[in-house]
Amino acid sequence: MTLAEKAYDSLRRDIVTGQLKPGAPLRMAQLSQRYEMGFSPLREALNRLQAERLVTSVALKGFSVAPLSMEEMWDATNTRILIEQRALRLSIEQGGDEWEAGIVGSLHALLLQAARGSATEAEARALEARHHSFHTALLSACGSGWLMEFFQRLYVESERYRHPMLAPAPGEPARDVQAEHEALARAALARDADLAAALLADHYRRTAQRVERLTLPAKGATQGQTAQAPIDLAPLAP
Amino acid sequence: MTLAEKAYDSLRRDIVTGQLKPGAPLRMAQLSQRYEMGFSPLREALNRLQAERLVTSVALKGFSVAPLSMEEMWDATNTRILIEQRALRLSIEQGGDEWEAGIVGSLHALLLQAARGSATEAEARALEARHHSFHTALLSACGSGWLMEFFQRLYVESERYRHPMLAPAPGEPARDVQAEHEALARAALARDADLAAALLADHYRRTAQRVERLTLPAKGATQGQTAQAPIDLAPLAP
DNA sequence: GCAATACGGATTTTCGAAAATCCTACAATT
DNA sequence: AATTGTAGGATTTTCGAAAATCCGTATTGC
Repeated sequence: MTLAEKAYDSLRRDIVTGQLKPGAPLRMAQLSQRYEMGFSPLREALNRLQAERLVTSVALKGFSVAPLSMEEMWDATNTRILIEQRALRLSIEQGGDEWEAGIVGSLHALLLQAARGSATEAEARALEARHHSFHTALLSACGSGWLMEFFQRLYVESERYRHPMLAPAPGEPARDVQAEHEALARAALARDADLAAALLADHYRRTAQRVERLTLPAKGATQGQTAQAPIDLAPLAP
Repeated sequence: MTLAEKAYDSLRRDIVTGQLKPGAPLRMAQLSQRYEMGFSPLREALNRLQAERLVTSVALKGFSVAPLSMEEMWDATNTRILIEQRALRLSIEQGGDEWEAGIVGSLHALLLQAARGSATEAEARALEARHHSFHTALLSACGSGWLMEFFQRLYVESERYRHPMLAPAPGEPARDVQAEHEALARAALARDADLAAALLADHYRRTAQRVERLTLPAKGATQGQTAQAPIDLAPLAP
């Protein structure tokens, strides 16, 4: 693995998990120190991330973490539903044994990890990985590279919004996310496309609403501050 | 404009127009000579293009132009229809005077340029630019940054397939593309969402079918050759 | 004869410094 | 007092060479 790839992975993770906050400027000198490498691999990674809209850049003024906003979150959510409903219907039409096995297997792994909890950092990461695998498995038989690419793009985007929200919320009603995953898998395996599509949309809208409720109260929250200080929740833009 | 941006624009144009052929390896030394700049700005541009799937890269083996294929073209076409139908319906719902004016204006400009022909290189480029403007104007009131981004991605992809096909084909029935554009604009301005969506899908399917007919005969066509030689039509992968 | 290995050239990747550009603060002029 | 001009420092961008890696060829060993 080249340094540029390491830089890409590290930056991507730190942006998605919010360790680099939305709007924060990314100075080459700081990044070079933080990730212990020269400018070249960093610039390459930043350019890739810019093309994926995870960072923004202005001509001779450098890079910064792409900002977040409620409007953007709803846009991403709605677009996600459009893309994934289509991919799900195609998968339900075309999926074979391998597809079904992938769903059953990844759901099982997801439920195991969920039961195990997500207290530690490592556990949270494992849960996130299995969540991603499950949703990928659901759509994997759609046969469309473009749908899958857009799905991945929007999945990462949603991760940015979901991450601050991992800890159980104070005044929030508990939500059994894994039950939703199970119902979704069941509908898909039963080849009930309409039901599965509806459950999928519900699943995402519910998540978005939760993010909205947990974010708006903490309104005066951060944006555009230095990349120095790590780990602070709910850094949403106005 | 920085050198890296120049590199990005040049490479993008040369890939889209087929001057750099699908599958062709992109050697740093050659590119450095061709575009008269050092490695750094080129690598940055290549990394951005890689994130946009216009070039591919393997870890220590460098970059190459992303290949084309019939399957991929149909995938892009179908995904395009999904994205753009949604964006078009949203625009028809929400578009105001400004939106209508944009459509009328860009259609007029497109028709003017089309009447003028596309014999020379410059004319062909102008026509392409106005074509792009028209389709962008149609969707511009959708209010979704994500839909617009995916639209742009797929537009560029389709350009790669359309470009070899600019010259009037030998055994092909003539096609009045501009009439299709006019009908599409009319339906949009009349706020007839169903008709407009149907016309849009037809428009793209027709184009795809034409590409398919013009490409398959020339089957044994090129792939994976050097980036040296420029300008050769129909470089489609099997 | 065949496989494994070592060599040499070609290529990519990375570094560190030089060049270009931008932003801020301060001074000078109207 | 307000505006324009200008130096200084900080930052990005670019270059050119060094380091690391890969690929094809030839050579060695069995």
